[in-house]
Amino acid sequence: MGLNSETPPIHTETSFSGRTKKIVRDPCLQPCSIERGMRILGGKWKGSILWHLKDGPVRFNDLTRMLGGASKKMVDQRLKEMETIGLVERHVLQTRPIAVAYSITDFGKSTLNVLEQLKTWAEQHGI
Amino acid sequence: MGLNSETPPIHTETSFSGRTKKIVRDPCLQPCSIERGMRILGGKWKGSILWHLKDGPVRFNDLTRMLGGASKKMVDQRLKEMETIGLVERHVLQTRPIAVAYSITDFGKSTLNVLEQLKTWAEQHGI
DNA sequence: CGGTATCCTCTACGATACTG
DNA sequence: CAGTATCGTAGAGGATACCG
Repeated sequence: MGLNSETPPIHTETSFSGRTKKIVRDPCLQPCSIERGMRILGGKWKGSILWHLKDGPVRFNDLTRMLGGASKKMVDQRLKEMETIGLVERHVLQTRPIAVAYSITDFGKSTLNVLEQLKTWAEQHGI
Repeated sequence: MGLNSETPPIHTETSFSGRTKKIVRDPCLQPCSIERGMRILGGKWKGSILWHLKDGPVRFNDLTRMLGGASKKMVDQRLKEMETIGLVERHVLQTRPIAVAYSITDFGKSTLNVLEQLKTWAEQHGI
C-alpha cells in the first residue's frame, strides 16, 4: 500500500493575480524521501501513538494517559490523520457508556522497525 | 555522547501566582523515548540535513538548494540547533568571498541507521 | 557567500467547558 | 467515555531586504 508511486517534483510556484501573491508550496511534496517520511511519522505524537498500539488495541483515554501530556484534542486529531492514512483503525465497542478502541493496521506495523531503531538510538545516547 | 542519562519524569506542573496561571510543560521531557527521539530528529529539516551531509561536508547555500524549498533562515536555524546538540560541525574556510561548510559529527553519524530505515520505509511504501 | 533583521501570517497546540 | 466547540497564545516559518 502506498500513497503515490513516483517521486514527486519540487513544486514551488508563484502566481500573481492582481495584487494578491499566492505561493504554492506543498510541504508533502519534498524531493527527499527522508523528508517525506518525516512528514508522516515525525509529527508530534504519531510515533508514540503507533508504538503504544503495537501490543494490541488501546482505548482513547488510556492512550491519552500513556502519552502523558497530550491533550484529548491533540490525540484525537492525530488519530484521525493516522486513520485516514491507514496507519490505525478505529473500533466502536457497543457498551454503556460507549467505548472506542484504536488498533494498529498492517501498514502501521510496517513503521515499527523504524520506530524501534529510533527508540534504541534515543536510549543508547541518553536522549 | 548523550544529553542526559536517566529517563526524565513527566513534568506537568501548574502553579498559580495571584491571577496568573503558568503551566510548565517542557516538550522535551517526555516519558516515551520515541517521543524524545522525535524531538531531536523529527524537526522539519533535520533528518534531511543529516542525510545530505553523510557523504562529506557541504556548503551552506548548496545545502539549502539540496533541501529544495527550505529558506536560508530555516536552514540556518536548524544548523545552529544541530550544532549545539553536537550533530553537525561548522567550518569556516578562509576564502574570498567567505565559504562555510558543514559536516556531520560522529554523534550525527549515529543517527544514519535510523534515517536509512526511514528512507527505506518511505520508498517501499511510496511515500 | 553566508548569513541577519524585520515583518507578518498561519496554524499548532493548550485550556476550558460542554454533550450524547 | 469519547469526543466537540470555542478561545487564546506562542512560535513556526515564509518573504523581503540588507550587510560584511
